[in-house]
Amino acid sequence: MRSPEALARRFRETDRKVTPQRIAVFEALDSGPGHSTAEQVHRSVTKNLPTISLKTVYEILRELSELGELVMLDLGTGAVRYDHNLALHHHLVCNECGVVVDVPAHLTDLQLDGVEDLGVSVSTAELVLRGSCSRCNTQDPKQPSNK
Amino acid sequence: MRSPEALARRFRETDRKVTPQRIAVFEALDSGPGHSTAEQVHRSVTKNLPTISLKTVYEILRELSELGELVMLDLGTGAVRYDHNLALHHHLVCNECGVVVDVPAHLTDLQLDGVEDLGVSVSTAELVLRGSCSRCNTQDPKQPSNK
DNA sequence: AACGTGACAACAATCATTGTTGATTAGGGT
DNA sequence: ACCCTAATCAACAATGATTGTTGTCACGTT
Repeated sequence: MRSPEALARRFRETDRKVTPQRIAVFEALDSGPGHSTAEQVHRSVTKNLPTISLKTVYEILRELSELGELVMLDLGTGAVRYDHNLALHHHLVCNECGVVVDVPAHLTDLQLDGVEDLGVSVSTAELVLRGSCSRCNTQDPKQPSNK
Repeated sequence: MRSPEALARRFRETDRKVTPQRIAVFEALDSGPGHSTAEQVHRSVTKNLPTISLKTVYEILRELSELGELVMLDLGTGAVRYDHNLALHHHLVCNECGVVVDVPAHLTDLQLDGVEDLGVSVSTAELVLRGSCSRCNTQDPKQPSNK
């Protein structure tokens, strides 16, 4: 995702108003971790802007995704996640702690040539890995006392 | 998935009762298309067993997935789909008509070696392709009058 | 200073799914 | 065959994420 300033410019260019709520969401996305849920963004934003409604956050996130400034991701974790990493990448969901790890596409090799034999055409490929993240991987080998 | 008879046997072996509701769901799954939603299974089952509740269908489907007889799939289409294809495969969701096409794993080549560099370990890989199915592919090239 | 447009918050509604409860039922041991 | 207990079921309420509705309000424009 781009900077809050760039997003504000983009909103102005597309005849959208740059309101305090929108600025606050831009900044929350910029400073927060990737892959936040709407709920998490809302919690973060309310620190500066206590009256903003969750509905408004949903609307702003939807607009950002319509503009292609972030991507809505359904990783089967209950709520949609809003991903502001615009580079080509995949995701690993940690089975232990639930964290989502970005996996740059260059670390994987994905060949789909054979698929066209089915008569289908593929426009996007979304790879969801499940396993454990590096943190859980190192702590887990039966070292107690981490919960 | 295996035959209704095999599932009945499996249920008896695991100390579950084989009720009319369960038999009806087994048969609906066996004869229906893959990737049905709970709602679709329920609709199909009520043809023979009009009084069965949606809740019961959900329960039976969950038990089947606990036994590994089918797989719960969240393809971002709103409702979970229950997949009774137990072979290793991936899915293509048609952007036009919404149908889910099985993609045998041997048609794709997926190398994940590089991913371990991140310190993570991968237990499963789920590939969701989006595009258009063979049916929409052939009809679509601007031939009107199909809707 | 009135106008119109969009953005907002409060609230209700929706959809898939799960929890609760109380009545019914299946099947092993007598 | 009969009983007993746990399993099963249906009806109903509740949940959680998300979206729809409505009335108000701020802002830039004549």
